[in-house]
Amino acid sequence: MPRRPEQFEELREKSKEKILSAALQLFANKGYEATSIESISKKAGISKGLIYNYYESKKSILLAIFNAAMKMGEDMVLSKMNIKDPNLRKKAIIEMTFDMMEQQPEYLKLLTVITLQPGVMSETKEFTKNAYKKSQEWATVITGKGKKEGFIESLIIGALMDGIVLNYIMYGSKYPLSALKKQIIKDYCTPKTTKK
Amino acid sequence: MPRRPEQFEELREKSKEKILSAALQLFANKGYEATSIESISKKAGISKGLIYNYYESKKSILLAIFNAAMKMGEDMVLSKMNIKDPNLRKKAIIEMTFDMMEQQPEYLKLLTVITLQPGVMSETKEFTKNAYKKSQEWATVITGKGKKEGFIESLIIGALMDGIVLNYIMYGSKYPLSALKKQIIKDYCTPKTTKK
Amino acid sequence: MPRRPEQFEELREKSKEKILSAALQLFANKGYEATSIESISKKAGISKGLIYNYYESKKSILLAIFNAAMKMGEDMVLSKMNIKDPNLRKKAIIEMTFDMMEQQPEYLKLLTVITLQPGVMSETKEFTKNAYKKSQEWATVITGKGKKEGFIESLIIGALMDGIVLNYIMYGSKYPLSALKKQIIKDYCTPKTTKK
Amino acid sequence: MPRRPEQFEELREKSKEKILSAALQLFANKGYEATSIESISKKAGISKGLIYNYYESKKSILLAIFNAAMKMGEDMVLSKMNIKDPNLRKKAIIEMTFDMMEQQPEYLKLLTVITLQPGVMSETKEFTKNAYKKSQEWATVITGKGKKEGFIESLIIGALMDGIVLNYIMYGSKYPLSALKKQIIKDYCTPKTTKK
DNA sequence: GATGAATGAGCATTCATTCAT
DNA sequence: AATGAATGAATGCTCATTCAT
Repeated sequence: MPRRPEQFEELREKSKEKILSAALQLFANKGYEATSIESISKKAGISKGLIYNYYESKKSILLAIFNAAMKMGEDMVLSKMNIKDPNLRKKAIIEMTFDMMEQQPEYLKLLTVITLQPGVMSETKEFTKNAYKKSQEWATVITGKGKKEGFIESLIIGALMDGIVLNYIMYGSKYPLSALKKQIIKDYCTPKTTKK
Repeated sequence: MPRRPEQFEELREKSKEKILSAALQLFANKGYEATSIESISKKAGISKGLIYNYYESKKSILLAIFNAAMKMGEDMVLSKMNIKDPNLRKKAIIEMTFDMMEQQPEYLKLLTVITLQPGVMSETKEFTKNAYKKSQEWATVITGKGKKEGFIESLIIGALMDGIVLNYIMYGSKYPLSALKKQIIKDYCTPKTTKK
Repeated sequence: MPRRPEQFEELREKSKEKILSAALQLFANKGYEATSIESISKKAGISKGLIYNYYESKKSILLAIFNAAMKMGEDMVLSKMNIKDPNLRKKAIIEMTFDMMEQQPEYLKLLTVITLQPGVMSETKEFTKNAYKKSQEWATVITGKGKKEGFIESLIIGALMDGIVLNYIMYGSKYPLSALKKQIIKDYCTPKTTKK
Repeated sequence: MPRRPEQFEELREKSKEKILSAALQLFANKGYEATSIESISKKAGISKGLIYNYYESKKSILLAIFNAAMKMGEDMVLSKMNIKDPNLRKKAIIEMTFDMMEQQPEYLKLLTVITLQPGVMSETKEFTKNAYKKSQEWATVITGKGKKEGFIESLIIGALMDGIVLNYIMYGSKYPLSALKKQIIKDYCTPKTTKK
């Protein structure tokens, strides 16, 4: 008795999911170049050949993960965009970053590593360009000040978040995330006489 | 008639320099794994085999560069340590980081990329541990406050600098370094009612 | 639809066999170091990479052949051990060696060459030690005389066989194996007033 | 003040001697392929380049050693040829082989290994042919019997000596050379009813 | 869809040999 | 005569990708 089309589709999705999950772990922990298709297939519990039924190359697996991570990040940011008060909005976005560090360290690690590896993915460049444009657009939105000043502040907050991710990746659980979160929110999201 | 020892030494130094310089460019721009010995030799204008007269492996080239970069960074920090006033000291260190970004972007790129590559260098782990210890030691020194509070502040400044390096690497010359420097120094190194 | 396990097993065995056979020829005729993986693959009619699906290194190919040869030799000796009469037993073992020379010259050649190659195989040392011990144990068994005297005689017979193998390897088919066999059996396996 | 021609010649000979001596040690202990020109030059205490002033290639060094060893062996055999009594002559040659094992194990090791390595030296083939012819010529000379019978006996003695060398190489100092020598001389060089 | 045997280009590394001085 | 820097062909090995079944 043949399966219905939806069942096939379901199987496909399940296999693809297993592949991506295995690849994410390995890419993040061993690096992209050091991860072999063989090792992905073993971790995913499927055969080497099957991977190529779903993804046409090793790079396209990376791309799939990268895009998923990108989308997740973007969604999270967008979901906070309806917050009216600028300080609350900044706070929400900062907290979101900290949440991601605790819940999806692998994604963040991979995003960071990949973004920095020029040779690995030419697609990164495209993304980087877009990100820069978007950060300019978001600037006033996020900080709610004059364009110039808000832009600089948004870059600072962005850099700070990136730097914390980077340090967290390096130092691991010893890095005092909550103390930092508290201090940063105090520094950057307190209405009164903002910093200085 | 053999060359005199000084002549040999000269030749050696010249070749080693060419190798390191070529390797630095390539590692920083293409990544360590994606850089072949062949490409290093071509960029250096020498033969593949000669590289192995001076460095016993690809990894040892990386290590040589890494150590040079480390030393440079450490020296720069140490040279600012005799500054008495905490705010001036913070300012000096922040400015130093910005100077490095402008003068030695490749070194910074390489340090950042390498530090994040899990498989590439086990030596990084050792360094990372030391760095964490040192940052703790520096904490009070740099900020000159109570240990706990000073420590958190030093981590924030450190993360901010790292994040700016990272963003500069990604965005390149479009990234408004001087505006950021000005703002950050204003935020973190102003004596009066420091932040808030 | 995947192949059935037996089919895979069959393919594997066939390829492994081809590899070992090609390697045996080449190792024996050109020497281990002078034989490249490339040449093995060409002789076996397969690709270079496939060799590494079955043997993790060039050395492990050698080891596989070496062990097979060792086992074969040991089995042949053991199969003669149930012969009660010492002279008949000696005769059987001598004849066996001559049989091997005619039937498996490559194996003997390889064993001889390998055993003598200092750097090639540290495993040989282990084997050599064992061989020496065993030869001591076999001594009385084979010759059936007092330990000391029997030991020396067994060493002489052993050396003689080794030497004949060696000369046969060098001189090839011109070497008068059968005449030698006849004479040696007469010299060493005749009951009456054994030699002298 | 320039050196006189003889002094130059002396220096040349000294250097050549150092090279051959170093190469002999290394070839015998590490094998020909595993020995690098670099290591020979280091052991000889001269520069890599200088070796090529005296020998045009690595193989020609091997050849020089091989020929020296051959000549030495031949001289030793010839020096015994004036012994009239066949049994004493055999005894002298057998004793000579044992002497060489004790005094020049490296030469014997090298000769044995090289002779067996088809790929290493095509010159070996030429030598092997000659050796076979000579052994036929020597046959009657050495054993002093009817051509056929004497020939077989000389082959047996030759093989026995080769085999003992081979076993001595493998087992080292544990191998009971003197006991074997005594027994073999008794077996093969006793006048009365020679063997049997 | 699923398997893993098979391929071959690519890479780090070694080393005999050359050559400017 | 002497040195060792420089060369580049050769080699063992890896791994993404293909394909017969």
